[in-house]
Amino acid sequence: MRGPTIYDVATAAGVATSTVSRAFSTPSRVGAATREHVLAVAEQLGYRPNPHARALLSDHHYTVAMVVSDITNPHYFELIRGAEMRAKASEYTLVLVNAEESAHIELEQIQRLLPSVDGFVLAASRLPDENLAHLAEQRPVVLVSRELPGLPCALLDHVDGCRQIVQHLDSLGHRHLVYLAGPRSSWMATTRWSALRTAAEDAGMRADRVGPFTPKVAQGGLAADAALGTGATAFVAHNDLLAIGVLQRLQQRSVGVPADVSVVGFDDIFAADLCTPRLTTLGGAHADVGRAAVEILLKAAVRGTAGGPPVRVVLPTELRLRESTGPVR
Amino acid sequence: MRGPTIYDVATAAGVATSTVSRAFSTPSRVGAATREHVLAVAEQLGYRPNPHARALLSDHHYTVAMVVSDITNPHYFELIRGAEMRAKASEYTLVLVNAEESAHIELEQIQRLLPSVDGFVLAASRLPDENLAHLAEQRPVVLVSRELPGLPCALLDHVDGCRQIVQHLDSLGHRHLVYLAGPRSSWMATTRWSALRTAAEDAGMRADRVGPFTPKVAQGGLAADAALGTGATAFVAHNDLLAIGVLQRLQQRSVGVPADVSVVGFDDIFAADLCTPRLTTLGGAHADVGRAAVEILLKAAVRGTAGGPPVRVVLPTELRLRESTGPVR
DNA sequence: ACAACTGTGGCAAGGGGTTGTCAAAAGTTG
DNA sequence: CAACTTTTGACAACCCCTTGCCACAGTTGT
Repeated sequence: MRGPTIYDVATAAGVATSTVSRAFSTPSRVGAATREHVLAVAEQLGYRPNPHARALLSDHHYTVAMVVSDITNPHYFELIRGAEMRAKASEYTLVLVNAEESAHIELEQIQRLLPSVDGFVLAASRLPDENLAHLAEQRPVVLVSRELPGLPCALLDHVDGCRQIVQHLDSLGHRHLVYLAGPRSSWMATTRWSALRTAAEDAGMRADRVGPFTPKVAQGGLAADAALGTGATAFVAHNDLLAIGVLQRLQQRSVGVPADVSVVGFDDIFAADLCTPRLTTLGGAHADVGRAAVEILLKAAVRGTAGGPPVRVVLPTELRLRESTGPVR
Repeated sequence: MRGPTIYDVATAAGVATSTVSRAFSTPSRVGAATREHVLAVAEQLGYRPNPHARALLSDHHYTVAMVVSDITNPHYFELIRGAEMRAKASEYTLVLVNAEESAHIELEQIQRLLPSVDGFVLAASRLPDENLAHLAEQRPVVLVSRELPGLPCALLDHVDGCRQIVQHLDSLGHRHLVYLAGPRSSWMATTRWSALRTAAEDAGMRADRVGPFTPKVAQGGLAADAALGTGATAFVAHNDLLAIGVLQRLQQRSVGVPADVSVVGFDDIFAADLCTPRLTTLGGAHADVGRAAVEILLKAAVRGTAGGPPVRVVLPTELRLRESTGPVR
């Protein structure tokens, strides 16, 4: 079912198609009376400009794509929500793509969307740097939870967050922590580990690492067992999902939390406040990150690739203290 | 940055543009050798057909829109995930829209996308029947968690689910339940209430209703207080979010669950298995609902509106028994 | 050897808009 | 009232691709 075209409006209004077009896009080039008349006729006919015809000419699509590494992770919901809201606010459409933790799928989907979106928000992209750089030459790209010199990004301040975590653990008397690492291709996993290690070093605390693990509840058992093997008194899991799995395994093995070990997660997903014991976790305004990412992208899409150095939005994190951490035994 | 066009390929290959086009879309209309050659040249140039130019001609967009009434609700994530996967499998793009519980926004967004998508999946649409019917005349529509004679839909079998809930409560000795209702414009709220009432009647159980409530955790306090006022021993909340809020309020008021009252939710969101006490809730394969909805839509988009009566996919529900329900005091 | 096919590939129109160019209409000035 | 400036609107090309129609070359049949 096709709607009325600019021709229909032109005929009905008794003017040329170009006049109709200009009545919408270049009001100054059309007489006020004519313009009113055209607009009225268009309104009455229910005319809506065809976005494809427009895009064909301008290569402007009023659409942004958001690619997430794993849509299954509840943490992304907030991010997606923020992005969706920001896009809608500017009358942009948000296309959602799930990369299923695969660089291959991610790249393929991006290629497919390349000609029909104005830019990409890549959340926790698993793509190698070269691919990202190459992509950025073709369309504006904003990274989320990842950094690459030269590209704009939006993320939470995990370096400071890791410092908060270590400080918190330190104040509880912990002298030995272990990081339950995320996937090898995850930039975040690398960043968190290095930030934790640095902070631990500064505090004179020992820091070990086990993993990598796929950050899902189901992997928590494996991660917990590996972490117990290190003898650490504090477990810092790559994210809340993994942390919750760890909690479950520890309960199964009758290891008290926080009596025997303390557990910390990342993301502060909804469930972190409901599990038992409630999870101490590094939270932040994820929706704002999504919002910021789209915002940067829209600006870039309008201005073109020009402009100064790429924007880098870093939002603060805050440690949400709950019952999964306590003084060392 | 614009990619190579069919003209570039034609020139490079020394053939007419129509030949290039046919080499891709109508292989039988082109000689095998020519075709190979064209394909090779296109590949080498990195040619990708422009989807807009295509859409302009065919009104076929390889895109479906999914509109959810409230993207904040974790329950939708499964649905979105299933829909995204199914769309991707057929090389379709999924556009995500959040209606923010507003029929007005919902309609506006739909209008905006009308010319550029092949169809709509409307999840828990708040739109009045007339709007839906009118929309369905313009584009294929599949409803989720809602029914309207004449339109295809995908949903969980809540009528049977409510029966399971009542049966479960009955077997625990409950003689009086109360339904903590969802929003007035929610078809699901109406359906659940009527199914619960019928099932309760059959079991000789008294059924009350309080509400409506916005189904969020924050509303749980209000809902719990209202429900306590009825004297019922079993609370059936419109969804898990509301149920979790109820649980929190009951704990606050020192009402034992399940010692004093039993609580049941709907959806079986991830958090339902983690809260305290763990929530008995009516679960189902929500991702499969999303998958099915897109599947129906794609079939409709290909076949046109023709075909027999609209498809109606009803997936089974199952009551997940946990600790929030128990024998009546 | 000629007619009748069949398989290929080219031409050109069209899908819905935008926009540079230009002519006609309207308004201004002396 | 002529000469000139400013509005206003029409024409046509272009964005990229698809497709109906036609022409041509090569086959086959008689």
